[in-house]
Amino acid sequence: MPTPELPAVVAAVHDIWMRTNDLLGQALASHNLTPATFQALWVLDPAEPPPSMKVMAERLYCNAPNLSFITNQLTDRGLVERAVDPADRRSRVLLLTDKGRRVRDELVRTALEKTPLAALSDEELRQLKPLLDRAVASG
Amino acid sequence: MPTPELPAVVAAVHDIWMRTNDLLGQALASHNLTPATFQALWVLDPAEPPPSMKVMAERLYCNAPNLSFITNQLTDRGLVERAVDPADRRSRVLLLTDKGRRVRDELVRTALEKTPLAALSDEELRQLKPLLDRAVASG
DNA sequence: CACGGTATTTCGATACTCGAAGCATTGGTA
DNA sequence: TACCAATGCTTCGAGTATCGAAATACCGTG
Repeated sequence: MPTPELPAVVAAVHDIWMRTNDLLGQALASHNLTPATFQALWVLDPAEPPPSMKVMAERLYCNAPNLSFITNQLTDRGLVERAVDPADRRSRVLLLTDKGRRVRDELVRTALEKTPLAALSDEELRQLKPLLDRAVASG
Repeated sequence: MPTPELPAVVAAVHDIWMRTNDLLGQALASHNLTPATFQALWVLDPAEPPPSMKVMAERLYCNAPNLSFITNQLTDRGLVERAVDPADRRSRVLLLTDKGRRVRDELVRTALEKTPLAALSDEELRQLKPLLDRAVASG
């Protein structure tokens, strides 16, 4: 017996996500990017060690061929580079270029401005975060 | 100056959404459906008056040609039908077939079982809903 | 050094998304 | 009434996205 609030919560998550993408469309287009390529950029945190293709595919819930395609889009646009992992020469790690870092910074900032979630107060976001984190951690 | 929690909340929403889709993959494939066609089915509530193509496109944040394509996928599979709106003969409304109603019921139920949000308690969902609703309403 | 296993890429097929152009219908206006 | 700009939808063509199967390169073990 599902909780009566669950359908509305799922619908709200979908709506927020789709609208964030929608509102970001102009900014993405100005760099010749798309939701898929931006998500790859998003999960490529310059403050963390460069992830392998495998790790990136897990972060994006896509398979290896798909990630190869997305990576090619980003390298074609000069935003990321592949490098052989010296510890395991089968593996390629993804590095942001300087341009990639700049574009990522700009787009992440725009996304955080435009998302409907930006309408919430600090207090509300502090309430929201642990709840969503618990759902994320449940997997 | 963005709230420090905002990036994590946006990331969590993305993650929950992607994972819901991912976990639903098998169930969708068993009906020859995809995330895009399922979303159309999801927003086609049999309890509400049948929406026009225009309204559907707004609900899905896509444009008219895209919705025409998705609608064709669903009619090809016998799940929805187009009907001329008698009040405005330019407009087509979308009707679920009997099969469409059955498939939708089954998949919505599966989605609500599999989504990471199902791990939250009634109490947590009751806290979550008004926060997300406020973000949704902000647009 | 052979061999099964792993990381990635390539290939081919299907699905998705969009802008531009076209068709039918509507509502306003002269 | 006759026109016509606006509206709702579809078609078309092009680029993007996603996947399964097969190929390639490398790893570790025996």
